[in-house]
Amino acid sequence: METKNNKILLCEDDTNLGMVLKNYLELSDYDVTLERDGRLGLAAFQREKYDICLLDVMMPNMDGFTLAEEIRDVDPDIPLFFLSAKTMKDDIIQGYKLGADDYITKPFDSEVLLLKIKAILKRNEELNREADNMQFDLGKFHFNPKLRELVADGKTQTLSPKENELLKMLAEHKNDLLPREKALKKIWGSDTYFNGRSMDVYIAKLRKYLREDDSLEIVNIHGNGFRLVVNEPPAS
Amino acid sequence: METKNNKILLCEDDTNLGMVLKNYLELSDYDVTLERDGRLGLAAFQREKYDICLLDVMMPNMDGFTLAEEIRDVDPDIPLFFLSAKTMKDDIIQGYKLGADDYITKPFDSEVLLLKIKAILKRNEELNREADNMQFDLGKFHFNPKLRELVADGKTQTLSPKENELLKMLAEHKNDLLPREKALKKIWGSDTYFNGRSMDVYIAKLRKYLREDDSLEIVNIHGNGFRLVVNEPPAS
DNA sequence: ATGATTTTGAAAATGGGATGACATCGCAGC
DNA sequence: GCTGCGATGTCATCCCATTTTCAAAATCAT
Repeated sequence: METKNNKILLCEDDTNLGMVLKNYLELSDYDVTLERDGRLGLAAFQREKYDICLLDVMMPNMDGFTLAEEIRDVDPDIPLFFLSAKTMKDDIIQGYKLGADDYITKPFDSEVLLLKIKAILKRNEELNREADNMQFDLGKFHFNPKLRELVADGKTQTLSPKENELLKMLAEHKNDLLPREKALKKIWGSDTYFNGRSMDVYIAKLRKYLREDDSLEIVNIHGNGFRLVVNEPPAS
Repeated sequence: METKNNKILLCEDDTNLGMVLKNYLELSDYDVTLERDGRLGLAAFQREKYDICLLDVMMPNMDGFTLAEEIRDVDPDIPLFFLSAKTMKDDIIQGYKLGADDYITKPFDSEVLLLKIKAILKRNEELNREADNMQFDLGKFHFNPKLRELVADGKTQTLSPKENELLKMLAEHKNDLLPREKALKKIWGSDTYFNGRSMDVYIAKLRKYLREDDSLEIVNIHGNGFRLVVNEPPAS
């Protein structure tokens, strides 16, 4: 299996600095997408998956902090890295620094930036490796998201990507509420009418698969979301 | 259907500044409602839920401080943010500042305003997260507001949103008075005749659910409100 | 192209809240 | 104690929003 290059989303309104950085990072074998403001950055993020985001704090249309929140909303785990001008009030920065994986003030040394990025990606890779092999026992089913397989008795049901993502989120929230909006943002990228419709269709499909085991149930919580209920039958 | 962004209520009588601010904040992806005086601001607040209120101090019909009090009456926890003219004596501001989460004097830098808003919202979000998983034991019932579930013995009663909110408020005031007006303002947005009627209907519904346990009782305190009484039966 | 997957559209089913009708209750003033 | 009136209690019903389901149509992956 070939190594897929790490993909970086870089949002920076200074075209000059942006290009320099992009080129520099590409020399180190990253795939860099450069966007020149917050809105475009968010659009890019929704279009594709990235391994890390480098966000300038001060940008037109949407500042880096806001963009960071939007991104976290879609993917709570993706590493975020802020580039900020020195002028910014430190205390305000301080608050946001917490939500960031790292943070660097301009002007900065590209060398240092690169090292920090490497460090973050490395740390994150390990976490991803764990999450990667996450599996679930749901009633008599065994669910392996990586293989998109749902196994019961002898039979294996292969899930479509969307079915798989949705069931994974439900399983991660087992017995707890999975808010509609959260799933929509994460899986469909945004919470729109038609995406909601689509999601309902997938809920129906998953229900059909799970129907085989009475102890499993996807319950709707009106106006809020869904809940995968697993009734462990007490050994009587 | 729109994505659920943070909603801001902006009350500012200077139409010009108001629109500029509204547009600016909308660029950062907030849903902004602009009202041009205190009265309209209060009406808007009762109509919808907001995450933060930005109030001009000097406004026709109802000034920002008075409006702030009315708003606090409905929701004691919502962050309030005052916009005040530079001319105002700092000590006066100081006095009122107590009730405010932050304030800023005109003219101001939109960038700074935005960051302050974000800081407040962020802080508040953390508080909300705690409250999120609050649960209650009421007699033989277990009440989980997040799932809108009321469980007793094996049976689960799913509550409607209104039932849920009301029971939550009662539970928060367990054995203590829940003033009618407070519940009406918080849950229905305002204390009107019909909302009062509606609330009584919901009290009736809750009583029906709770009837199952004799140690529980929702008592009316004539002219004042309700009280959820929990008689812990002494281990005899 | 072909079959699988996903989106779109619309109608049916369900959940949920407001409201009107009517019964009761609580309390103040007689 | 009795009376009257405003405050509560309960039902049934109407109306709207959300969810579910079904059936294309559109898109995607070979």
